[in-house]
Amino acid sequence: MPEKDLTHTAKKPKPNKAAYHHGDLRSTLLTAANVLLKETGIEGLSLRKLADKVGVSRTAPYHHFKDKNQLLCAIAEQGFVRWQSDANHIFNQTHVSPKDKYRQFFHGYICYAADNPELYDLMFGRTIWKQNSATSTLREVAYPSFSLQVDMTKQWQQQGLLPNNEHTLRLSQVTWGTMHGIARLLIDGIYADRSHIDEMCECAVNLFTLNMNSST
Amino acid sequence: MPEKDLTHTAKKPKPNKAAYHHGDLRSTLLTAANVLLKETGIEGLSLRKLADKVGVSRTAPYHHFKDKNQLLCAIAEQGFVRWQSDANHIFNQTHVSPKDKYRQFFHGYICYAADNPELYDLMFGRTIWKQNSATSTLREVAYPSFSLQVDMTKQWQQQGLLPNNEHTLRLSQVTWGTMHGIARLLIDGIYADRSHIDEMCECAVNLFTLNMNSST
DNA sequence: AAGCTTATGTTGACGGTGTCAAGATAACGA
DNA sequence: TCGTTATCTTGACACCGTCAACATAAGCTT
Repeated sequence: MPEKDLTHTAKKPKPNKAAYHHGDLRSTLLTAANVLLKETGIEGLSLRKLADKVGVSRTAPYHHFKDKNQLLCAIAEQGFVRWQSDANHIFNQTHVSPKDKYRQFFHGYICYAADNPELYDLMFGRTIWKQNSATSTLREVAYPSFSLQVDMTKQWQQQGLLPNNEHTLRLSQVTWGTMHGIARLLIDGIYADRSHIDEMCECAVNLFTLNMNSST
Repeated sequence: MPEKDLTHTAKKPKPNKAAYHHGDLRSTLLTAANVLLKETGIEGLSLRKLADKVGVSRTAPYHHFKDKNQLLCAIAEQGFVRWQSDANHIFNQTHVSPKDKYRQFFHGYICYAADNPELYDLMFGRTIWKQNSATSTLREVAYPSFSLQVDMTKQWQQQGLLPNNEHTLRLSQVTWGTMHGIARLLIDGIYADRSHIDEMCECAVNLFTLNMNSST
């Protein structure tokens, strides 16, 4: 990609015009924020730097996001959409055994987190959730991602992959907790690094899944 | 406790003296910081507020902590010491089956996190570890806490409680990951709350531990 | 006891942050 | 064409971490 000019994406109105009005500031801010997020992390992401990078005054973003928090929520939102798309790809595969799907899901989750550490931190970190500052639109995108976990757990139980005698909700809390925890240990650089991913996933899947007569 | 006067703990020098020199600022700052941490969370903990609370000028703390980071590391340090003491109590019990010890350890870990959410966040959160800003003294206190996890895992494997065919390090990464993940989900208020603790722990322990002929 | 050194505490200042208020500019609809 | 509204601007405020320069007192040496 040949170095997008963030100052002017300008798709909706006149295609180009060094104007007082930017034209498409909201989405421009979002893409620039994603870049800044990757470069400097959550701590380094400031509205002022962002505005500066986009070539607009400090307070311009406030006409598109009520808050810094709203900006963060919007970014997280995109993260959930992308992850949900990834997850659906895994689930909608045909001719793949339940266990392999489980394996792929587990592995995919960890890799998504490891590939987008700062984004993951925004999606599932305290910044947004701890102080109940999630936007209603973010909640609407995020909650399905939560309940998907429960649905899949129930299905895996029915397929005999996961133990049937455990409460579905508890079981999905524990399995998700495991993925979340491993992801966090990786991201925060505690006690685990990327080179362990494959083996850790394999180990976890072995622990959780029962032996099935069909497939691996 | 009758409302400790943080302005003057003054243990080492003259017991009381409204003096220019505080006498025991470092430890006073630490205890006040712990209070402030609980009240306002990590985000709300500022050096200026802390100094103000203790009744000292903004920059006085800098004579006892090079950095805000050093202050945070010192707090985390205390957290590790306390947790390690808790953990040792569990391990050093006699007449308790391995499985019950495992159960207690798991449950104790989650409860410690749930009871001290902000402290836990400091101990295992990105604030300190992500940008490699941990003090050397913090590392010295924290690492044993990490390796304890591995040692215990190995022991549990030998006792037949955890599967023997898994790599000890991977297994302890996964089990610790699970505890860490559940703790985080609880702390950040995502998808789980305190009322689920007992059941989640029970579920996790059931999943991980093998059936033993002795004990429950 | 006097004086020098060092530890500790103080005020002032700088650059950074999020955010509000008031004003400038331009797009849009009647 | 004119008012309304959306958008963008500068100015200001209250925080924050931190450095420099200075004030005070404790402690050691002589």
